[in-house]
Amino acid sequence: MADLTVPVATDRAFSGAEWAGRGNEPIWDVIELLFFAYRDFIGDPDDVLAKLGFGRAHHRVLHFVNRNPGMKVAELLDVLKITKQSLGRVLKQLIDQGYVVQKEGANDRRQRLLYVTAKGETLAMKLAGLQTARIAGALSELGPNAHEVACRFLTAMINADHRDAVLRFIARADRARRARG
Amino acid sequence: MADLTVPVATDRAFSGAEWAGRGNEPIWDVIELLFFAYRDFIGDPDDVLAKLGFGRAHHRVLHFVNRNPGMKVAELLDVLKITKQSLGRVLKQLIDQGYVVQKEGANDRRQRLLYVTAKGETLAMKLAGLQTARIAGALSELGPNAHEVACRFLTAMINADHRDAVLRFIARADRARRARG
DNA sequence: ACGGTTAGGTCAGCCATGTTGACATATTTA
DNA sequence: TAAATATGTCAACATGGCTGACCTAACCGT
Repeated sequence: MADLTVPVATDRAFSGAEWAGRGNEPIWDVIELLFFAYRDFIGDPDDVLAKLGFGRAHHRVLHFVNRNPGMKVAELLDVLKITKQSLGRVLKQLIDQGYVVQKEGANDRRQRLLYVTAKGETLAMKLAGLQTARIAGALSELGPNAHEVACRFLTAMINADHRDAVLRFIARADRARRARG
Repeated sequence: MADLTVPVATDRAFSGAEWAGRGNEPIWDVIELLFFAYRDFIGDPDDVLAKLGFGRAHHRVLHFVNRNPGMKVAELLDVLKITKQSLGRVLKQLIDQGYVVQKEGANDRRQRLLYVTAKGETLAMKLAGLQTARIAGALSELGPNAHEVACRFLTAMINADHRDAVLRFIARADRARRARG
């Protein structure tokens, strides 16, 4: 196991005395706050999705297709890290109900490139709006550089061996979105 | 633990509720970084648990019982926000395999107060150690007050109407742990 | 002492979403 | 033309949520 004896001595605002002189005590506050925060974070979309007969799996697919129009099925599988059987189930429902469409690849006609429809984009943006409202509310309670610090913290929480790939993926979607307008 | 309650700014730029309809772009980076970071965060424990035939549900139960020895079943249900049938399934396995024990309440003999065994504490601390290693590694890449900012951000991401209850819950577990030593 | 409430347990079944393994089809590529 | 690739699909299974119904034991107020 990695060395847990991490010097965090300069921060006492949240950790306080339970750290002092111990060295091996888990960082309980972040562990538990992440649990509660993430649960609420996905709770808002869950409520909307439930009314449509969808679940979180549908949300994830819709989100990434909306963010990366023309995405290949293989790319989506790689991002979600689920099997194609699991993806197939929810993707089929999204397609059948008109939230996502597939187009044959221009270069490679085996590919089924994924796009959201107008209906799909509306839902994806509604869900992203709920999550953004929560994030914006949280950031506005903190200092002006809270957004940057939050991003750096979350980035550093990602496995080092695919951190860069994640950042490139996010940046690529941002560039594509700006280019589309 | 120090007071985690963050004073709510009354004059912030825009509240969550005001966000929608401004034509603003969603905060894609935080949305997606949260997804990837949380997945990796729970991935480490998952691997350990899988070898024992346990899943995330067992982890959550073990975690909170370890953090709050003598917890009532009803309290655990309230924290996890699952049904007693769902809890019963995993709790029974943890008890049968000697990770958790139940003791009759001293005042109210209907209560089955929950405690981890030595075996249970060992596992709980191992899992918390994995998550702490990740968190400590992330915080060490950032500035000296990153821990405080991360906690404030995560706290602000929790639903306002139970934020204080969560903070009190965390603080109570910390105090009890310090008292035990 | 009794009757209602509370703490907790349990059975039965359903749903969502993950898994493996095997196989099919179309298309590209060497 | 043969192999590799992109995708889809069938079947079976596991986990961990859920509802509804029903049970015991213990507490508590009258």
